[in-house]
Amino acid sequence: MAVRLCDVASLLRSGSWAPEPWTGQVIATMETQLSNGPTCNNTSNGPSTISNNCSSPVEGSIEDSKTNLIVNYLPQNMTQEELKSLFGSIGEIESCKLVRDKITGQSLGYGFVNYVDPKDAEKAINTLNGLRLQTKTIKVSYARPSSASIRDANLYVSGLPKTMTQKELEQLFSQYGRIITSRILVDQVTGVSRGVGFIRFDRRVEAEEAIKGLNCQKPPGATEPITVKFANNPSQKTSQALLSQLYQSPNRRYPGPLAQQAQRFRDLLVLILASVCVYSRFSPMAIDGVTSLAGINIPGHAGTGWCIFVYNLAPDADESILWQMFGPFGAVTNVKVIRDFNTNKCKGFGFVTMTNYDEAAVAIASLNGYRLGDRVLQVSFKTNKTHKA
DNA sequence: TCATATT
Repeated sequence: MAVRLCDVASLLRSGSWAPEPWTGQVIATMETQLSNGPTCNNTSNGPSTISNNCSSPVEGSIEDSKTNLIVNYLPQNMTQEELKSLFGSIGEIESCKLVRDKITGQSLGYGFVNYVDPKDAEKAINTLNGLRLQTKTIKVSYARPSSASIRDANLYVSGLPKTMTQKELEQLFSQYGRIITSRILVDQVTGVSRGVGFIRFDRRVEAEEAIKGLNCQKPPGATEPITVKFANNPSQKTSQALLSQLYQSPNRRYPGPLAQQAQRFRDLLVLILASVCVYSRFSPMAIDGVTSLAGINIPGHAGTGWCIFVYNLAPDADESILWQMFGPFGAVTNVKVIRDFNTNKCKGFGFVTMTNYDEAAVAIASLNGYRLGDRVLQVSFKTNKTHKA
């Protein structure tokens, strides 16, 4: 176990793997970043843009909100509170909602954040768009005004030539309207196209026209016709998938080394508790995991999660850098940079709260000694410091 | 025969 953690840490230090600030490039997916401002340009730092049809007269309507954001590609286990905590680090939030399946309660992987100040919304796009959280790269953009006309505008396309690129797919469909997102599914091993993909239009009527115009048609140069239909609704999951999610233990979400490590820690706690019982001649009691350990002092454990102490931050460090560093390791519920009351500069340290012990342990092992700028960070579980002479 | 983008 320790060997693995050291390996991760050395990987980080050597620079061959590191959480780095977003540079504005998306490799796995190409999407159109909508601009809701009065001008239509491609200067926003969102994921790469292929097409941006600027000819629509309704685009850039003055009624478009400049405070309301849609956040896409959120990690499955991210809660509304974590979403609020993340975006609240930018500025005051008027409202925040994580969208969940009405029946199962499962996150649909996107949400909305409405700021009080439009400047904070802009800042959130600039600083949080492209942030890596666990296995996801979140997307932050202005929300379009909610309307029935923009719903159910997602198409499933199959029978595509394996050689067709995402750009060519967009070129084929862009004659029917403004494309919000496009994707071609690829074989996970070989990376070669599976010949199926998705096109999300701005409006449902555009999607309908694309079906009429392209379903059962051969793309230029293709030998076989493609199939174009409305994509399945996200709520349409198999009962088996639902069951497996419902009965999935939170401790068993990550099999392999991490789960083993977490189990060892629980085993250790049980051992400690057992020895406490023997020492104090208490009769044996039922032990039901770490939740029964209230009252025992565990370093860094604050009840709501595992508090991590981060030392040697620069004076201009902000919450965003803590999210960027710790987010990829798992569920982060809160970050805080400690600042001087008068200068508002960072006093050199901060705290990060993570939900799961195993993820926190890997984050600490990986980020302790991490070089941030010209500083070497010290990262550990927060301890309950007592005054010593 | 399908990744998850409109509360």
